[in-house]
Amino acid sequence: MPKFYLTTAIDYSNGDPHLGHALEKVGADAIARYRRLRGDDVTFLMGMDEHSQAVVEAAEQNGYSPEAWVERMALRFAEFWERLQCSHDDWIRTTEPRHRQAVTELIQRIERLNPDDLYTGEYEGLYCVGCEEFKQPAQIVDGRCIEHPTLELVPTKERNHFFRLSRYRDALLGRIRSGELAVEPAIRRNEILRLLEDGLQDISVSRQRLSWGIPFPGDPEQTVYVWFDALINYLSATGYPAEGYQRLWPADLHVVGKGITRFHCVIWPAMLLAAGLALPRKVWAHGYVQWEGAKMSKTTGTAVTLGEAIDRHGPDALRYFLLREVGFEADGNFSWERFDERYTADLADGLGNLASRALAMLSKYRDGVVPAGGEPTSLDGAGAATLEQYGEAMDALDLRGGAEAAWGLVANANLYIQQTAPWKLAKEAREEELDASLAALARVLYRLAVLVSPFIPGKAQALWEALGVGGSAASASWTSLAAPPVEGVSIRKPEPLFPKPASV
RNA sequence: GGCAGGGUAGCUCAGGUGGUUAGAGCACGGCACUCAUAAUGCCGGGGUCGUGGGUUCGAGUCCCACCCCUGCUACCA
Repeated sequence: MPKFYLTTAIDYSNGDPHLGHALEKVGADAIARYRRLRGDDVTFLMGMDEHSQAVVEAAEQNGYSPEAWVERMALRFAEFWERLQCSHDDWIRTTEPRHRQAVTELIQRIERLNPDDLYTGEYEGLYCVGCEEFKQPAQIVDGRCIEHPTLELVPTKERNHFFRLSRYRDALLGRIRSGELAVEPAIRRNEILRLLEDGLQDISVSRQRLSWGIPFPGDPEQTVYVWFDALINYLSATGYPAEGYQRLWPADLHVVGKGITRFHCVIWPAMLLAAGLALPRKVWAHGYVQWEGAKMSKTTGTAVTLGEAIDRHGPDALRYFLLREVGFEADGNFSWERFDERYTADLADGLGNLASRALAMLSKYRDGVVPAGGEPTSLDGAGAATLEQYGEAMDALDLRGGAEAAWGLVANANLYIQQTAPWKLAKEAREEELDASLAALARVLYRLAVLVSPFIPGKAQALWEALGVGGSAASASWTSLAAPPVEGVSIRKPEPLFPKPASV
C-alpha cells in the first residue's frame, strides 16, 4: 500500500476562516479521499500558523494573551473544518513542542551540514510603512513603493540571521525543470521558473525584538522568522527528527494558495536541500475564490461568512459548489445565485432525484430487493467510461473534471431510465427486462455513491446506506466499481438527498 | 513600469498546427412521459467570437496597433 502524505497550508491565527480557506481545505480533502479510494495509505495534515507579529497584534486588539488567542483561533478553525467534513489525520500547530523541536533541529542541521548557508548580517533596506515590510528594487518605482506611492520609504537597519538562498538557484531550476519537484498548474510553474531565471537573493530568517516565536538556535536575542518557522510544519508532523519520520517524508503533495507558491517552490525546497533532506514531490497552487466577481478583500470577505455559506444548503452542497463551480485551478466566482442554481440543477434535480426515482421503482416493482442483473447494459458501459475519465481527471488533481465525469453519469442514468421506461415494462409484465433495468440502476447508484464521495462525503454515505450494501462508500474498494455487488440487497427509500426548499 | 495569461451565447467555459451553417452545461421557450424532490427526456430561440487594421481563396483560429481584465514582480498564509 503506497503512502500518500499531503498537506494544506497552515492558517494564520489572525482572523476567521472564510471561503478562500475553505476551498483549499475541501479541495485537499477531496484529493485525500480519492487517494484512499484508490488504496493509498493516506496521511492528510492540516494545522495553524501561530507565530509572528500579526498574531500578537490581533491578540492584543482583542484583549487576549497570544497563547489564549491562538488556542481560541485553533478551536474555531478546527470547528469549521469538522463541519465541512475534512478528514485530516493530523492537526499541527506551530506553538506545539514537536514543531519547536523540529525547527530548532532543522536549523542546527543546516548549520552542521552547510555552515556557510546561515550567517549573520545587517539587513538594510527601504521599509514601507504602508506594507509594513522591506521593499525590493523591483517593487520600487521612482523611489516609492508601488502599492503606496504617496508614502516615503524609510531606510532601516536590523541585525539578522540570513539564509544563503542564492546558492540554490541552479539546483532548484534543475529540479523544477526536470519535474523532480513538480509545480502545478503550469502557470505557477512558469512563474517560478522565471523568478529563478532572474536569480535569487539571500533572505533574512530571524527577527529581533519579537518574543512570540521560536528562539533562533544559539541566539536568544532573535526568533525564527515566521515563514522559515511555518514551512517546517510539514516536516514536524512526520516526527522529525525522531527515527521513522522517513515513513512519511518526503511529502507527496503540498496544497497551497497561488499567493504563496514562491515560499513552497523556492524557499522551502532550498531549506531542505541545505539540510540534505528530500524535496516534496509536488506543489499544487490553487486559485482564489472571488465574491460576485470581485476579489475577496477584508471587507467583502466578511460580507459572506463561511457559516452562512454552509447553512445555505448544507456542508456537502458547499463542498460541491466550491470544487465544481469555483474550481481548484484558476480563480473562480462565488455568488448565491450560482450556488442556488447548481444546488437545484446538479444536486436536487440531478443526483438527488435520480436516487429517489431509482429507489422508488426498486421498492415499488421489486419490494426493495435488487434483482439479478443479467448482462451488462449500456448504462454499465457508460459507467466504465466514466470511471476512466474520472480517474484520469482526479489523478491530475483536476477536481472539476472529476465532478463533471461523475455528474455525466447521472445524466446517463436519467437517459437510461427514459429509454427503458421501467414503469412501462412493469405494466406489460416484461419481467426479465424490468429486472435488467432495475439492476442496472442499482449498480449505477453504487458507482455514483463511491465516485461522489470525495466531493460530498456525507450525502454519498446517505445514498450508500439507502442502497443497503453495508460498510461505507468511502471504504468501498475501487475494483468493486467494475461490477458492483448489489444483487439481492434490500434497499431503503431515503428522505430526499437534497431537499429543495420552496424559496429556492 | 516589467513579465505572463485572458477577453467566444444572460452566466461558467470548450474551441492543438487557419477551411462546410461557431460548440457544451446552466438559465429561458415549446413538446413528450409519469418511476421521481412539477422531477426527467426531446426540440428550439439566443453569439458583429474585446476594438481597428493587415496576411490569405478563406481567420475566434496567424501578424500589427489599441482598449479592458487577471496574475507574478522576494520575506504578503
